[in-house]
Amino acid sequence: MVKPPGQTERDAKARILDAADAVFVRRGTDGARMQEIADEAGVNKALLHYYFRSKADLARAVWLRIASSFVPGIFEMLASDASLDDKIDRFVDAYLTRLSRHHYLITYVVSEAARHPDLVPAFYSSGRGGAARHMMSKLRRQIGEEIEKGRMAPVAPDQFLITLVSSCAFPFAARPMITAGLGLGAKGFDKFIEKRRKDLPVFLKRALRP
Amino acid sequence: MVKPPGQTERDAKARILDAADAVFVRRGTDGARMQEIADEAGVNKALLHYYFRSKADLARAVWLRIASSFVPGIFEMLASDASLDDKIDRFVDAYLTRLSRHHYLITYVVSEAARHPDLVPAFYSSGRGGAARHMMSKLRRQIGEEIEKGRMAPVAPDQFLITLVSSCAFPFAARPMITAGLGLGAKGFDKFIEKRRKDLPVFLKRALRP
DNA sequence: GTCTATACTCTGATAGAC
DNA sequence: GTCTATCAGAGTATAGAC
Repeated sequence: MVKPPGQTERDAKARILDAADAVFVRRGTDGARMQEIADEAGVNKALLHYYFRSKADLARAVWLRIASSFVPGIFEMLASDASLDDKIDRFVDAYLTRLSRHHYLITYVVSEAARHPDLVPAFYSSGRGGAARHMMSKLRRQIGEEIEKGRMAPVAPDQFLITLVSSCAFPFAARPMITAGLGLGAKGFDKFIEKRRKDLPVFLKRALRP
Repeated sequence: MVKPPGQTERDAKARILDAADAVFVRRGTDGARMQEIADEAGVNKALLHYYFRSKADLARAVWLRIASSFVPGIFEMLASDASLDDKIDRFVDAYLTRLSRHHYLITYVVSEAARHPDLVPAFYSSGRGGAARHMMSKLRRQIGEEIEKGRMAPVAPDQFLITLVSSCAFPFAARPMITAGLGLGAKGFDKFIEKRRKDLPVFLKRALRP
């Protein structure tokens, strides 16, 4: 931090964090093994403890890194001055794209949050603090105004937001269940998501028609 | 199995299964400890291995029990001759009621399915085999007919089903995230769900208007 | 069937050389 | 900063008495 970091130091620490990210997300915190992380980072187990004191600390670092790569962009978009229709389009597109690339991400976040509720506040304040509150109040106001002007059916803003998030996130969380349940093949799920990318915004906007 | 089981045998085995259910669902399979299950069942650790050979076997038994208590009823309802509107009402009501009582259930099912995809087929065939296929084909046909008769907007049946399930299930899977994100208090989440029970069917049917 | 005692493995964490 | 070697504890599973 103080002096220009030597090549190898940054590299090793960064590689460890990348490896830890992959392994924790894939196996869950409890299922993850320090040895597997070390192997995947190409370093020795002891080095993990050198940079991050304990497994719990490493897990926390990974959690925060994921949060800060996830929350700020989406919050900012939802708090912007874009129209509600635009926000729906962008949210669905961004979320589906993002989660398509990281299959296990949602499962990890959800189960980690359930098992370690104390980590949750840090998730939201990974950007600047209070971003969640700011976004929510802005979004609530926007939806309230749309309803008042008769441009939108009277739906509770919070309920709508959760329906929006749920419709995007859950298919990935339940991916194996859905693949089997709908009888989808190997590429079937990806096709399903690509169709969803087109259909879901239409469906949601239809429900909002006054 | 062969002779009438002695009181204690059934009791102990049943208690173990109940305890295992609670602990596995609460901690996840990896986080669960045989000792905790034994304690919660009021028996010794060794007895778990007497009835169920290994931790993996016990986990499998719990998984199947949950599946068979979850799948058949809902599949039967969705495959019934009830109207689509009725099915929406019943599904939302049943799902929200069910998951309200077992907070961790969805998180457990989702993360277990992700980490052990080999368990998924057994989940669906926990009733009679092929129930999933039968339900899906019936539901697809029903929705297809409604659309054809112009009584419903043209939505892909599979997409709609997943939206329906997602909207009900995800709020529980993400409960801690939602509670914090929306700034809900202790009882806030329950109120949120009760409102959802009324609002969600309205919202979904609105989206289906032709 | 149920318990106590114990074997054995796995894993997180530390000590210490280089 | 990075490695090898090792410890201590936790955890699953088994042996064997009752």
